[in-house]
Amino acid sequence: MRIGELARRTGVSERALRYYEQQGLLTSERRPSGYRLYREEHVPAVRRIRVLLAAGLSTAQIVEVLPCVVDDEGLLTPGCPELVDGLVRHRHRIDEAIGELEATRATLDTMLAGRRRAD
Amino acid sequence: MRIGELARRTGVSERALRYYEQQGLLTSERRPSGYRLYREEHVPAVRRIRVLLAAGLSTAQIVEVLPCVVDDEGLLTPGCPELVDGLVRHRHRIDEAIGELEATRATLDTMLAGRRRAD
DNA sequence: CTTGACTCTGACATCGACGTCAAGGTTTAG
DNA sequence: CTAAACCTTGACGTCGATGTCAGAGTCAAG
Repeated sequence: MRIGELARRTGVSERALRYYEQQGLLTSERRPSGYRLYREEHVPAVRRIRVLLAAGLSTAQIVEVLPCVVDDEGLLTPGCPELVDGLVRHRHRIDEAIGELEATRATLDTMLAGRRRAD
Repeated sequence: MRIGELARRTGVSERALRYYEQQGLLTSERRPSGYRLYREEHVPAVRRIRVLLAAGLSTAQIVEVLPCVVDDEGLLTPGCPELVDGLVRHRHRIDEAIGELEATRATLDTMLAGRRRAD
């Protein structure tokens, strides 16, 4: 599919999709004309990016964490051509990102303490 | 105390303190000269603002939250029910992101399991 | 071929949370 | 009194994630 369809299907603007690509968050093949071409798997890929952005991670943080965000298949993404050591380092970055978010969540929980009835 | 001392004691720049006041997050009395005057209670007040900013809230959100926040030895307790909704939604977005990253980490662990024991 | 929908790459605009600097008034120490 | 240190209000700069617009190329249908 081309960028317009991906934009419609993800609810993300074309501008944002090009920006993600420019920041290294998203890949695309190109027609000879230069038109970007996407596959089905790019739809959930965009969703993942949006979730992380919505949680307050910057594109710079996401670009470190994302190369190893893979689908249920357990297959390596082209972003992870390397060895176990690289994967372990990526895992560490993911741990850090989770830690930051958990700290943020803890702050919110403190505010909500005694006020929230159910989760 | 004047703005310089408050800045030193909170670790927040004078510029930021004036900005907080401009946004309605912080109050100050004024000398005839126009100099801002702060009291002891402004130190934890600034700390509260910083905590909320660090949790990903905007000044616009904070200005709504602050009147409902009761300072209790660093504990933040919302007293206005409609706020809880917004905070819960914010918490939910963070939960989603943590979920994404945990799924990623689990997948990563699966990949690593075949090659080397995950730490 | 022409039209209209779609896409491309710049490049400037916006918004939030400040940084930084300018030009000037105030306070305090000597 | 004077100088240093402190304060004031603008106003412009920055950075990240977009919006928006311009000028131009591409593609499918009639």
